[in-house]
Amino acid sequence: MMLRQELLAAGGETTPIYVRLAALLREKVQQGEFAVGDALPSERDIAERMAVSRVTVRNAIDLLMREGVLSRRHGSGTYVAPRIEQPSSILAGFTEDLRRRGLVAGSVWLEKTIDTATPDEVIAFGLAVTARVQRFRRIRTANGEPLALEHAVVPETLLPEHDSVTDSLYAALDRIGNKPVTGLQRVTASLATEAESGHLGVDEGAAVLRIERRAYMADGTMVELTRSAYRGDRYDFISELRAL
Amino acid sequence: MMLRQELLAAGGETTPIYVRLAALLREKVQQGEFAVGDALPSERDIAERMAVSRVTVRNAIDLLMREGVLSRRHGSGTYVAPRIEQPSSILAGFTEDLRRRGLVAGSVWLEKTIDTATPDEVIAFGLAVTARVQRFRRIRTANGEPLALEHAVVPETLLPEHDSVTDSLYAALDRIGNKPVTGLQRVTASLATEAESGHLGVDEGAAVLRIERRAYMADGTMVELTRSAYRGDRYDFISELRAL
DNA sequence: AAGTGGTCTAGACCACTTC
DNA sequence: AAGTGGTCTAGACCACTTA
Repeated sequence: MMLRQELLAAGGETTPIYVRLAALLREKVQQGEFAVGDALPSERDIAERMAVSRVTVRNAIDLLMREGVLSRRHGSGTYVAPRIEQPSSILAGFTEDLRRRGLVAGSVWLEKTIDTATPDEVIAFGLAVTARVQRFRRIRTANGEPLALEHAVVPETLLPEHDSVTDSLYAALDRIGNKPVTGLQRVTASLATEAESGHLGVDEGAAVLRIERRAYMADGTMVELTRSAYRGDRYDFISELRAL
Repeated sequence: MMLRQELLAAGGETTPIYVRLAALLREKVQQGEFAVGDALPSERDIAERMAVSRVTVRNAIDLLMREGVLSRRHGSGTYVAPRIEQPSSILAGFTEDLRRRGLVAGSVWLEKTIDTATPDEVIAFGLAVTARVQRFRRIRTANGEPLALEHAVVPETLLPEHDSVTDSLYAALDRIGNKPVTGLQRVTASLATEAESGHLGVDEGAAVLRIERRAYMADGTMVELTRSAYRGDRYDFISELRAL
């Protein structure tokens, strides 16, 4: 069953219809109403039943395809995709990364301040030495369990109000039009320090995955420098490789 | 300049217009006709000049956004995205990876055999339970110093002679036309086991970066399953990220 | 206020799969 | 032959950026 009413209820008034429709379909897949390998109703069917245009249905399905939830076969139908590990070489904040893994992201704040930039931050961002930055330090949780220690830094000029960051930094950046579009990430392995082990709930000397990320806006401006330490026993980083 | 004629010439008759338009725009960006940071003509402009609908223009731009060539800013324009140097999200074997880092790769062989596939290898490759595989186990060195412990597995059907592998597995696969073109890589952090620590020259319990790679040929056949343990103090994995 | 991208509609025809 | 996704058109209004 799928009703127009469910669609309208699925989001705020300003949420685009295709996003709401995608949310509705995603939910039905997750709840098992459409099983893996099943065909969805045809695009024309969905369009008629939900009283939207076929283009809107396609936009919704496009979204879910990019998320890896659905797959289309020309002339045949649209199917629920087998759950394949999503390469995380897409640029996503912690919140979205975890949503893709089927987990709920949370935060325990340790610091949320405006601070003068450290020397290496000045260099990384290309700032004036007197420049100030927003500093966000928190324990990131997955389904309530500590997963990572995160320290994100954004120049004050690109994110003036830190109150806007409640849970997702990327959502806040998106709202003011400073969303990053590309990034570079360096992954290393090392051992948890004493302070880290306390926050992450692991022994001192446990394996952690250290990730340093630099994210850039469309015009090449660097927006974000984030250094994180992930629990080695609970997190992996999957990336897609291509031959030249 | 941009002409309808260029568009029609850009591909075979059956090639969709939006694909041809994307190819045309990609070319202009590569040739520097649109420089990095520049705004493209507006979607309406392009649509009118090329005598196509705006939806078609958007489809073309969507394609190029997914390739990382362009990026859009709502209310502002469509821009040429900053080019980010492609780091190690390219599929390369150990030898080439190190060459790119300015190091010389070497090997200390531990095992080079034809063996029956283990159960998880049977599943991973989709082989018959009686199938045999080439098994390559070695200590990989960088400028003579131990860097990683590597265990590569290739189905015998795809690499009949193991003598052909002297130093670079990828070079050997290339010679018989079974070169991988895409791969999936999973990176985790953990601690060195006793056996590993001996081979790598580190203490037991030192941090190691574990990398599991699955590489595929153009037709989707999986060629290689390699599990490696890299010294955490000497190796990092850098990847490029892109927004959807 | 003008121009841009973001969303949406109601149709149409084509290419492909399935029966 | 019927049904599916793939492409395309010509318009419309909204949200946002820029000046």
